[in-house]
Amino acid sequence: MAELTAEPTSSATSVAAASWKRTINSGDLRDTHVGQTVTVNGWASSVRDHGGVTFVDLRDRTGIVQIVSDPSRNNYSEAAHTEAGKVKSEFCLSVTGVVVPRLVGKENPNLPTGAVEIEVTEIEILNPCRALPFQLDDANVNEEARLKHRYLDLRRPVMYDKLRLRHEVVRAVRQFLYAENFLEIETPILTKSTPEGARDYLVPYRLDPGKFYALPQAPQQFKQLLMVSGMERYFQIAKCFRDEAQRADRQPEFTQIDLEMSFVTQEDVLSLVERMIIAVVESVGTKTVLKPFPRFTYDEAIARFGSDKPDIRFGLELTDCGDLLAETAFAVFRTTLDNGGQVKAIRYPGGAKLPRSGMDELGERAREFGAKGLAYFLVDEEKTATKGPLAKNLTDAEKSAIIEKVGAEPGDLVAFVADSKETTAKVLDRLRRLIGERLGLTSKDTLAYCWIIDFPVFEPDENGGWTFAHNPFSMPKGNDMRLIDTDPAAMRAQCYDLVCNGYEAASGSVRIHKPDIQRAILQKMGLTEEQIAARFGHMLEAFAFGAPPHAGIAPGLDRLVMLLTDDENIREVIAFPKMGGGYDPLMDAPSEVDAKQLAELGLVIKETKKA
RNA sequence: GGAGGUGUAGCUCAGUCGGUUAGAGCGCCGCCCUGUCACGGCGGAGGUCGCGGGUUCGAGCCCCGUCAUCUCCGCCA
Repeated sequence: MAELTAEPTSSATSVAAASWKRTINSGDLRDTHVGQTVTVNGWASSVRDHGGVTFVDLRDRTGIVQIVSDPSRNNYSEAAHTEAGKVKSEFCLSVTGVVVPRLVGKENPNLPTGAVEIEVTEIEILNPCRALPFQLDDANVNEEARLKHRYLDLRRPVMYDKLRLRHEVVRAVRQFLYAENFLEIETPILTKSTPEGARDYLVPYRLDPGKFYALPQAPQQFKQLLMVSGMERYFQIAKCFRDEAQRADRQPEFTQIDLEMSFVTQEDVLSLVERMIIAVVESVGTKTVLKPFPRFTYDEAIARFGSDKPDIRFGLELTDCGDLLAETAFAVFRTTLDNGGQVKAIRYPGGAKLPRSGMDELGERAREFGAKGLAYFLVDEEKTATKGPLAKNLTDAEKSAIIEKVGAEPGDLVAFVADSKETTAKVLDRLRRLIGERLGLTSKDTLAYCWIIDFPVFEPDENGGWTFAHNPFSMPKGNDMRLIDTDPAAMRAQCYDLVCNGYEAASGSVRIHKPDIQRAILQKMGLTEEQIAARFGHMLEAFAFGAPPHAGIAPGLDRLVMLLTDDENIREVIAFPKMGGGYDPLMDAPSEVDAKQLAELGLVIKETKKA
């Protein structure tokens, strides 16, 4: 930490006098201000000292204006010139001077303020700045360094713009929901652990050692209780906490636009959120949002795209070839179909021109994604397939029927995956996205939203029982409760996800508001009466007091902003994000605590970690 | 938990087949410079090659281990 160079010092000793206060924002200066004496506050973005003439680019959050000290000019001040000579990068300054037009031919068309400059008459170094750990104008800096000095990283205009855009999104959300008569209500951060779903962050309880609060994975239960309370329309910009492995689009703490409504149907929620998203995206104005949002059932999404979060900016849908191959003699397909698996195909437009290595890479990727292999053939000019590993294994009739059904054109590559329904979907989803990206079909200027509805209520768990496929509080559709004992896998829930460009953008459902249904669902998932009572007793009891029908949803704020800023990493749109293991290099958190604190909590650390 | 990538100056990186004193650009420090806007010129400082061990006459480079970080898989109601 010790700096070898001396700390720069400021000549300013008095901050009591307010002569340094700004009279105008740097970025607002135009030729209409010429002749005015102004004071600007900000940071030295760049200093250019010619020995005689000195320039300082002064930056505040509104922009940059050029400060000049030139001995040949009328407003020249010897004292200000001396002070300006001390200024270095990122010094915090107050500059007073006269706005003048720039010399003819010296205007800077790259700056909005480039027609003018400030001839400095007074300059006060509000605070000097030591040598920077990285250069703020370097767009490619080690992320750990950026996060360790995040306050400097955030000085970069590009980062200010991101946080500003995030702010505009939040403002637009609030404006929209206020107009729709939602109440903004806060819910607790210290709450109860309910061990379903993700791992909880726990907070030890001092007054009764051995007990813990949990940080909420979402305000789910509270918002439902608020419906029981008659709030009718609730929302919150809510922090959520999940102790799970991170990803580029996942942080241990993240923000949801959490909302819930009473006396509404699924349709009401979908329509409201669709209007909200469109209003927000269009108010920010950086992207084109396609509307209306198409809707796919879960089954349809899996069948057509292999995914319940399809990127629908492009087609290249999957084609089930099972019926066309009913009589096939090709052993791989034959066996798969006989065992109840699927054979599905995807076309790769122009893929026949790929070099051999490009085709091999497809196969490698398919294996990475879980396929045993990747079969393909190439479509030639006569719309027949004579090339590719699969060409010889299928009859001409089979090939032409497939080419027809897939919609393949001459020059296409048609790739096949033969496997279980799940693996086929998963692999072809990945291949589809890979092909879409390779072909440049994923324009970032377009936000292609879609709704995925009718999720299964249950899916098989690892132990041969059932777990919830989506959310344990989701109301089954129509009469589907009748199937709970006979065919639970066939039950569908009034669940919905909003998907955008292949990202899950929101998730919600019509909730169960009747205690007996909720109890039956939880029992089916293998919870005992005791477990139900301990974990959900308060919910079931609340529902017994005249709970209204209600439904809700929670769009993820971070991902929405990330899509609007073209970032592929959620950390870019969070002021103070965490690194991989949940570590915060700026605060150096998490950290060890005093033995006294541990003792108060009744905690003993069993093993010391690696040195 | 698993796989892959990365780790060399403050930052971004190069470093050949294992060879003598580990380089560049930017930044930093000093001097010079009267119209620049990524100013320019000259000079200088700055290195535990992530860490530990091994192979070798010799390791930034090869081997083993380990740590950190990024991405992906698992995981994420």
